[in-house]
Amino acid sequence: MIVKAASRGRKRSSSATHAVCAAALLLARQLGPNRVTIEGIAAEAGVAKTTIYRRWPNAAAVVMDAFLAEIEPLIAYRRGHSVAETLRNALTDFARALDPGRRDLLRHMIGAAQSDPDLARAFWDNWIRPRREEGLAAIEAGGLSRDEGALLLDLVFGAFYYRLLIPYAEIDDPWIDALVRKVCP
Amino acid sequence: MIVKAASRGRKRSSSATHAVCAAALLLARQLGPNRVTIEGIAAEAGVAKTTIYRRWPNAAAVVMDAFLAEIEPLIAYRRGHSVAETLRNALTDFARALDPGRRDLLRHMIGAAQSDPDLARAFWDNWIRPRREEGLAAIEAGGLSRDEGALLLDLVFGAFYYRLLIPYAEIDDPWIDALVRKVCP
Amino acid sequence: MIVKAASRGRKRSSSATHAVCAAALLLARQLGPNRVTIEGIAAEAGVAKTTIYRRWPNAAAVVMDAFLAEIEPLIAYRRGHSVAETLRNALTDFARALDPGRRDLLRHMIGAAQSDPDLARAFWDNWIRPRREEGLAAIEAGGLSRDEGALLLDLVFGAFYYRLLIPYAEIDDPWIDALVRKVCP
Amino acid sequence: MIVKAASRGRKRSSSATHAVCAAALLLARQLGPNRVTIEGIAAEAGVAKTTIYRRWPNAAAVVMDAFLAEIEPLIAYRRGHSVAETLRNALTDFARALDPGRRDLLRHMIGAAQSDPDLARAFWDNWIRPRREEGLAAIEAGGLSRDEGALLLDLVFGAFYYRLLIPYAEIDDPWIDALVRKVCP
DNA sequence: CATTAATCGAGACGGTACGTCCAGTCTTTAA
DNA sequence: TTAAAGACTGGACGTACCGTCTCGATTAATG
Repeated sequence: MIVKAASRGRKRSSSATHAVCAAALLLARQLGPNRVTIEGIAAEAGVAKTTIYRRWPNAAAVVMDAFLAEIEPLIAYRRGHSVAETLRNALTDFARALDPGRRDLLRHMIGAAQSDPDLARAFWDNWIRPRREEGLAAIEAGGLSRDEGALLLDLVFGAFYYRLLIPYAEIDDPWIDALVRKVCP
Repeated sequence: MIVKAASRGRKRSSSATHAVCAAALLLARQLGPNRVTIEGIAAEAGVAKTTIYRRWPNAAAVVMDAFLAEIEPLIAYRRGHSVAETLRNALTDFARALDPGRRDLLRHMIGAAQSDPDLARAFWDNWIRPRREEGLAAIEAGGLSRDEGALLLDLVFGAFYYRLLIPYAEIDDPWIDALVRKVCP
Repeated sequence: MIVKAASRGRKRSSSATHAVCAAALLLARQLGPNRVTIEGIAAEAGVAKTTIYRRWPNAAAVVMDAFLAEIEPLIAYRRGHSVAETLRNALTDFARALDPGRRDLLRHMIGAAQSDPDLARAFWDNWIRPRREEGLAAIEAGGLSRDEGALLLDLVFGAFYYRLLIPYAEIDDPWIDALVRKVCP
Repeated sequence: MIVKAASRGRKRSSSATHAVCAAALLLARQLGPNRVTIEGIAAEAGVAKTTIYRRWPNAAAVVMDAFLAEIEPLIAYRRGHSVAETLRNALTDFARALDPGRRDLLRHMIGAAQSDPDLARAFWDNWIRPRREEGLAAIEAGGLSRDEGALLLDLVFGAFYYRLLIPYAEIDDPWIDALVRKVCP
């Protein structure tokens, strides 16, 4: 998370924090993620701008936090009988979790991270890395080496994000299946 | 390209167009691509804002045009004796063309395209698609089907862009080699 | 005046200027002069903030300009048969021109000038000095020396402003009469 | 003074009070009196904002208190052999007590009082009135009526403050001398 | 001697306004 | 018509302070 911390003095209002995150998500869906502004969030959440700036550095960080909090619980690795099955599960579960709104949000988060190192770091630490670690563990449990696993993940998740960001075609089950079969002979 | 056209009356000053592109690239390198503004370009290029708006819809489009004009000639497919060699050539040439400045620029263009459909279209039409077509042709010449080729490109270029955007690790020759060997047995 | 000037490009809208001054005076009367803000003026005048900032450096300068434009025509020296009569005329005319609203405005302008040199200069150049020059000329026409005239003006206008700023008592005709008789024997 | 009082419970820390006044004066000199803020004083004095608000209503009041406490002891009426001499003493002593820093402070206090009735009252009660009473007493002791004395004080102190606030010229001994001679024939 | 009321520091809170940047449009003069 | 110059409306920025409000910790007189 990006939220800053504090200790002495008056406690931070957690209701304000929640209101801000909720407002950020709402606006991201309503207006598109790149039209979310601090002033808009503040108005929607019934909170002062300063209260937001005290916790997050900019609007994209708020949206990132809200997005991560929302999506994190939705995805968990379902290990299969084989490495191929585990990969297939991960990809299809991921694809299903991404309704169009979340898909836009995710595309935008990655986009914003390209010009904001803090955001990039947050994204990597809170989204990519933990899922990658889980994936590597699952693959190692299937009997492959860690390097081999990294290569597999690069290939299939690379292709997945590629289609996510440069949308020349759909992400569907047959395509996922072909991907997995190609790299797990 | 994104540049709009015109015909009657005074001819458009092509020196102005070039000055604008040069200024856009300069500012993109100096300030980072996302801090390039129309006003900044206008001032740097010694040109009026209206002159820019007459040609491009927004600052990102200028940078995109300038970037594509700069990078396009740098990359051409070198076909090899086999599909694997062709892929390897394409990836290593690409990696070499991306000095850190251009790499940032490219990352940022992709990022910006995530929240600007026009930009996304321009990027797809002028950068991704032609290169993809070239790649497919090369693979078909190597005896594989078009669908098979599409899958190969998704996998290796997916992985490539994945590492480009989410930079947990370097893009180097051994890694490229491992990628290609994995998908071209 | 404090308004800045320009020449090439689009002409400055004089209707905007007038609307801003009118709004400034209105708000100064409604809320008290020190609660006039740029944002308030902009809203009241139906004008963008930038349009105001392009012409004036801050809210006090707008109010100053508006105040001077309003009050300047109201006061003109009426020369009398004697120096004493001229002074008395000047003071009573001044007192009558200051309805409570304008009196507050004047007090506030002087107050604000104490912590803003530009404002002080504008006040001196556009209000105090021209009136002082007129007064000196009238007194010289009455046969006194310039130095003598300066001393007279210091004394009677000093007393006048003193009572204006530190309001322990009223400014009325008998008091003015006593002042003048004291210094013009 | 403006300081509020209290009785039961923990005693107010007088060291805090002093620290606040000292900080207020320091900042008034360093930044100019109108840029003194409660937050600035609190930080400079190492004191919580609430501690200041418990005693004073706003920043100007703190500065006023600090200023009065500093300047009050510096000026005491020196009665002369004549009314003229007494006036001359008062004016020259006053002029001498006003080094440039204090002069700015005094100008600013008067300025601030123009848009803050409480401040105006405090200024009048603690600075102007006591000194005026002393002056009237001295003049009465010289054999003049109270009304006559009031007129004299209006004239000479009026002129004095006039030059203080609208600084077109210096306040020096010859000018003071001329003033006094003009009104005390 | 415990209670209790006031004070202290720290700092979060809802607000207002600031002055700036930039967007995209419009107007003016010159070429 | 296009170009440059620059004014226009407007949205949002991030900051500075305001005055108020919790907090938990002291500090003293009172019961």
